[in-house]
Amino acid sequence: MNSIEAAARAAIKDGVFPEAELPNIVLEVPPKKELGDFATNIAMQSARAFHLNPRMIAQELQKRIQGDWLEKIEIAGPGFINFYLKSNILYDGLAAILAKGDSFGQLPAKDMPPVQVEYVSANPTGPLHVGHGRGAAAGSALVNVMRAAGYPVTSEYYINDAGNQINNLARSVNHRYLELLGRADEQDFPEDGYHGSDIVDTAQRIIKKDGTKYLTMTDDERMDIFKELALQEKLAALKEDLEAFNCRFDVWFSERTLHPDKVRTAVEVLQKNGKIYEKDGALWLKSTAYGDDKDRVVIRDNGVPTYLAADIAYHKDKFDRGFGRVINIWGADHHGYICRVKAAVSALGYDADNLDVLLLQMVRLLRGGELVKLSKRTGQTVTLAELIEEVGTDAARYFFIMRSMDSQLDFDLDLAKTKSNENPVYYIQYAHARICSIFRQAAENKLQLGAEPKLQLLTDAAEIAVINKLQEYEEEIERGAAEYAPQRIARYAYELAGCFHSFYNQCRILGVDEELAEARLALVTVTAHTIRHALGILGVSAPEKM
RNA sequence: GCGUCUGUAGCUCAGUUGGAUAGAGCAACGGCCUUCUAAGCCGUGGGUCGGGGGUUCGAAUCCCUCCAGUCGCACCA
Repeated sequence: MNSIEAAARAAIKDGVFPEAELPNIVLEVPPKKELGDFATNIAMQSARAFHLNPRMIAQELQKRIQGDWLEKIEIAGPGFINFYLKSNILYDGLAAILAKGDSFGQLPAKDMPPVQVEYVSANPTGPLHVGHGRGAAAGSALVNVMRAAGYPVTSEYYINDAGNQINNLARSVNHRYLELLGRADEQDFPEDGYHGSDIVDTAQRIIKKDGTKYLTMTDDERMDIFKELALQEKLAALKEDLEAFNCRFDVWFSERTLHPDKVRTAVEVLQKNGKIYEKDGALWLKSTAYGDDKDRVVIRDNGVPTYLAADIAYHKDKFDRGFGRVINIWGADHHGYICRVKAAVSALGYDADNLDVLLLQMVRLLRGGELVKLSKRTGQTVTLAELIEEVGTDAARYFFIMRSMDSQLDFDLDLAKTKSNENPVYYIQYAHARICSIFRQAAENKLQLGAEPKLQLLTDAAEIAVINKLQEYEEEIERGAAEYAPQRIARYAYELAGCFHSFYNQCRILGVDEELAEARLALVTVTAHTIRHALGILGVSAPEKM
């Protein structure tokens, strides 16, 4: 890089280039191997400043760049300068990966304040459905990729266990309970009740556990007890579903713990900052001062805090716990809510730029080419548990993660189920299983990886392609984390598997010259580890046999 | 009306700090199993990057505008 700059300055001194400021010199790896080991677009970037043709600039630079590490320099396309290195860095890179062993893919810990990722946070009033499944897959994959990149991440689930919905839950369960015991009729079902069959299950479980002992109580007494019982049941069911979907949370945060003290404190802080005013008997947050369409009620005229009030207290609590960055993953239908929460965070005196809200677009289910109709109100949903039952955790997770969060997802149930070449999950897993099979047979042939395999024997184009792909992995982790884009890892795993499959068909490992076999064994060892690691980030299993 | 996200091959989608001939998979067609898993590999065809304007040496990418679709615009949670 210095020699490029030196060459440019020399050219200016020689009077070939006019006096002008040099742009930042950026080196990149060209898209094709024939285009050199690395390249710079400096000639095009400086074309404006110098008022000269990019190719002419490149030629003048070419004359002046020197270095004993250089094999040759070529000019290509509109003015790229391509560098070809003498010593082949390719094999050094592979050797370095091999030396890292199992730690390849785990980047050094970053020295920074902790990061929180909150996701799913579905209300504990019903089963998780496919939309939550996307949040669960994307959220956990984001947590995993950030951890691999060295971020100090804590995952959290916010339990909405306060407010009306819990009363509705209790009423619904209560009614099903009475119904099951022949003390109530379907038509008397509470107006805002939850119609899902899971509510019947919950009532059934209560009967199974405690029998009819709640029958003799008054409705109010029973309701108080059912609020707790139903919530516990629902939470347990949520945790089961999420566990089966490879999602584990470090913290389960209860909304109730915010009431009333933390909510009151948060409101007091806002009042002290002059961000709250009273109108029509209610307390309003001046969110318009931060770009919101209108101000928002925080405390109702009857003194009861709104949902926003709890969320304000919750976000205050997050920052007070010391998180330097707070990431929320929400469904796209909540996007109107972002502005007011950020407004509240600013009004509380925190930097709203440290709060990132990621919106997950909607999921549509396709079966037999037809859209599956869903309705939350009537309980007509496809639950996450049903989805796992139908297509399996591996396929479901991969399908959710492979698309970027901000594009809508059509989930094709039939495609996810096919155990064929149409299904990308199996393509990746198959690569891993093939390598494991090679190892099994290598062991039988008493062939094993030597301490110093002669990697420079790997000269086939297919081998080079795999090596190049492997070297991209840690960069993908870094970018996947920085861009909140776990789908990069899904894509990478697919591409690496593709490189491997090509190699596998092109080159034999067993039955060739021993030194070459060892070198190839080294290559597939690293490949298998990388596939396993990437699948681990995605929360997808890496089977040894298929 | 305001805001969000989306629009790229017949289908599903990659591709944003602006770069080289816009890439995959599926579907279609043609090849490859007497040695490591054919759930695989190799090849062929297929494109107004939604339309129009602008900035730039260079635009799928940045800006403006229009069109189409999605989701949302509560003293609900």
